[in-house]
Amino acid sequence: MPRYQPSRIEPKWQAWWESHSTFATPRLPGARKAYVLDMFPYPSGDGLHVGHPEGYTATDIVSRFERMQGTSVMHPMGFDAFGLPAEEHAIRTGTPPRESTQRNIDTFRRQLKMLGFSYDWSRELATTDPEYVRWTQWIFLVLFDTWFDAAAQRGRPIAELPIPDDCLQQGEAAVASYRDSHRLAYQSEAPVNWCPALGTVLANEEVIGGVSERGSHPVVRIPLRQWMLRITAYADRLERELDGLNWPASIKKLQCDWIGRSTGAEVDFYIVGHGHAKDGTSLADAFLVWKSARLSGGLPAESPTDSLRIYTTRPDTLYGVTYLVVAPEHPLLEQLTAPSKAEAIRVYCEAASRKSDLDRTDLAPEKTGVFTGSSCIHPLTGKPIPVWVADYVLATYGTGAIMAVPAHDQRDAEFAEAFGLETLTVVEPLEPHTAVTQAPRQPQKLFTGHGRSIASGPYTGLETPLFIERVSHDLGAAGLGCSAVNYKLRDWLFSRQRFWGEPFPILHELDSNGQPTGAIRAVEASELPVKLPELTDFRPGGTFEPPLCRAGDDWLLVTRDGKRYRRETNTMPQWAGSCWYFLRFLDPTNTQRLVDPEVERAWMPVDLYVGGAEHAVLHLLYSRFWHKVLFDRGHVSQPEPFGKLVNQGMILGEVEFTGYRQASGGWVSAEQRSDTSTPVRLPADQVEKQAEHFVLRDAPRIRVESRAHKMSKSRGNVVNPDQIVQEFGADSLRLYEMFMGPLEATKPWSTTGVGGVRGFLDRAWRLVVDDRADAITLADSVVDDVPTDEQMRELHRMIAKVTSDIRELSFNTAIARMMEFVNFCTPLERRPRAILEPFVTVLSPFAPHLAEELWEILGRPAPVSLAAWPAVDEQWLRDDTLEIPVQVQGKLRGRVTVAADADARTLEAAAAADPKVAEFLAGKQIVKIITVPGRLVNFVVKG
RNA sequence: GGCCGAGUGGCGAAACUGGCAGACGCACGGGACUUAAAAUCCCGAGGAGAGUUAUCUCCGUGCGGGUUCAAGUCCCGCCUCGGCCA
Repeated sequence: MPRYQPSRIEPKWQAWWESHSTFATPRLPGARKAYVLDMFPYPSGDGLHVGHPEGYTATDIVSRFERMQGTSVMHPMGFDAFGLPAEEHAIRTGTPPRESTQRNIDTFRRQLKMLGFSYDWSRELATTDPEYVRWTQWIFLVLFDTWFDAAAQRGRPIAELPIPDDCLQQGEAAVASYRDSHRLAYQSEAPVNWCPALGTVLANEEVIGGVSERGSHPVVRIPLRQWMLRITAYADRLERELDGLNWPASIKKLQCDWIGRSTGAEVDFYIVGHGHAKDGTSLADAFLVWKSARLSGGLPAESPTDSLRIYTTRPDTLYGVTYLVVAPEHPLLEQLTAPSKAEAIRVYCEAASRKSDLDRTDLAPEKTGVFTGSSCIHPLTGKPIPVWVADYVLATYGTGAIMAVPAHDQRDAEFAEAFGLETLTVVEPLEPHTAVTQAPRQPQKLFTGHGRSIASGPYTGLETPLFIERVSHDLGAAGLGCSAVNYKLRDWLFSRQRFWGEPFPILHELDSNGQPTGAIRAVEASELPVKLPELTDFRPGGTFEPPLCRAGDDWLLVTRDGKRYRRETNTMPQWAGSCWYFLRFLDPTNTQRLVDPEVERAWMPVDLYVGGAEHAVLHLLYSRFWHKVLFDRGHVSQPEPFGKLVNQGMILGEVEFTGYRQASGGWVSAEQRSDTSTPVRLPADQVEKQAEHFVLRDAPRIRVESRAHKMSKSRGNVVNPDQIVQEFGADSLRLYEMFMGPLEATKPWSTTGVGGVRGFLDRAWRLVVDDRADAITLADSVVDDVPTDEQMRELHRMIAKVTSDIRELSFNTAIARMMEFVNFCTPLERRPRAILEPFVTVLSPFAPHLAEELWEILGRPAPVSLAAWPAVDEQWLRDDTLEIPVQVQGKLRGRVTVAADADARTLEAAAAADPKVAEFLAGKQIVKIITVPGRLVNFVVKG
């Protein structure tokens, strides 16, 4: 019985493609190229998830379609294989991470091949390959060798960095240190998120609600020497250059918000020393002296110690300042602290150091803070303003100090409320509600919008934008402040204290006692890669010492040019490898360069990049940053790596019905459940739909929750692709994932739905194959007849629709159209080859194994995967006659069949002649006739 | 709390720049084939009502308004769910 047997034909064609290198990509593309890229997976121990093949099938369809159109297609796959999960697993089981990673990659590769994706496997790479690590480290050296020229807005070689004269005079060490402080990759001693359980620091975005994203372990803030990447230098370009990209607007907006550009002003407030009166000058005189020095000298570039520099986005509220706040980590805090407050402030700062930024800035909890005992003089009013320390101000944002305007800022208002501080209203809405003038004035009322200023000295009456412009200008002229731009984006914390990552190609110089001198040097590019040492114990240290510290001296210590060095023992974060993998795919075996410039120019940028929205911000931002640096330094030809980006939606588990039982055992309606109700999963035959909701069949008053949940091991609703392939075949899995709904949508899984598309493939099989014969033979119904006009119309309409749908990534409707075509062909007793063969070619990107098999059975030379895509013949898309709906008063009352090119008059006449329409028009006065030729007729009547 | 997205049959969904709502599929019901079942093939189906049948009428795209000859689609105001950020 030659039924359709995926388990037989799928491995057969996978082997065929492999042995014939069907999908090998040439080094350089021909006339048209398409670089179609998936976000490469992290090869977890659980193997492929049904979410993976969703995006992969979409790109595979596009790749196969483009190839059949004669386009040169780059469609590679690889593995993002460094990272914490493998390492955690390694620690638990005692297997070296390289071994378990290799096993996981093997599983992933097997599963991906099982699905028949047309990757050029000769380009496969893993970020953990030493040859790949070599170039990741090489790019790090480029970052290390680059400074950002703000005036030119681009990265330049560090050798071109202008060195100030005073620095030159201090000698070589000073120059080296100056350079080090301007590199895009630099070291910094900064408060970081230290996770004791994981034994590493984490980036801000890896800490969620005070615990680690991975494993939910507590995180504390401690200062540690770390490697940072100066991504903030590129903030402006990363924001601006989003413009030209064909990305979803929502993703662009996410990136913009993440970069968080804001404009405002920096303003200096003169500090009143607490031991001030000592030298006899009065405060007022001292302030005037300071002011005149500023008028002549201008605003110092670096924040001086005699004044407190604040950043505000609303300089128009300067006259509403009632106190200043510095972050607990602010460098001037000690100077500002009055002796009587010292102990309270020390305690406060210590408590703050244990909180995450999120805990500190979250709007919900009570504001905390301590008065420093000091004041500063308002630069415009000359009035003393008290200075507080509070943890709702972050040291890393702006200048780490703010001016508080409780009348016009939410957080300031809460703080002022908590500590009974004064509130001054200086902005009024442009259109004050008339009712308000009647009622007593409410100066306490918070107004955060733009408006017109009041009680603001010479600026009174100005609208917000103009005020900002004027006051920024005036402050600048007086040397008291300047316009400033700020970003929420911070520099990228780039080092981890873990084993399973790329080692930094950096050496720390040692003095004769074996102590670091502070001088660093890069490993020569020719010596790369710096390989990970063989360690038997790769657990995190328990101290702040990374595991690489336990490497032997033969790894750790090196001598260069007669000097002794110790290797950097931090490793790079998982993001590193994924920042540039799309470049390496183009030239994966190049030993001389990261990528041959000729090849890079020919293939880049990526034409279609498909992946999950969870990478909307970080991966895409980091990749763009690296790419821009490589671009500035002349290593790549494009400023942006990814032209078109699409996010596939999440696949949820099967829809579940959940009822809730009370503690007493009785059912409780879903909307009335409480924390004490226990969820009970119900089979579908125990529930029914009643109006808007599902209810229990036996107790219709009890509502039941109906919802699909995210797939998770704990919920037990994870669908395993291996099982689906075993039961239905890879083509069915591919087709089902595309048929579920739009690519971008979140969709619930349904295994019976897979059976549905399998039925379609079975019918397609039977169009061609005699399923009652003993051997595989062409069905008798397949004949060499010339197709009828109707058959040609069906065929060409189907091809046209599938073609345009693939271009729009609208795979679900393309499949529906192919189903209609098969439904059309099934009852035919004589099925012309001339319509079956084009159908098989069109089917092949979706169900490639079945298509190859049918192609072979039809007697055509393999592979159909490289056959020409059938051309659409326009003549079959045109209709001779059309059925046009006729409406009266906008309601459908009849249909008339007219010539396709009938003009409005003919159409109206035909419509009015329709008996049913005439009935509705009888006795009415026709006011107007709306006619859209080829579309509809609508009679507007009266009476 | 902010931003983004989505609400259409029992279910997944379709509907191009406003123009026949529900294509296609699942589940369901009926029939053919069969000793029987499976498989396969054919037919039916948004809801309500009227009628002997053909058929006809009304209602219907989360809710309330609006624009328009015409609204799932556009505008205003809400509700619910999901995602991301805080």
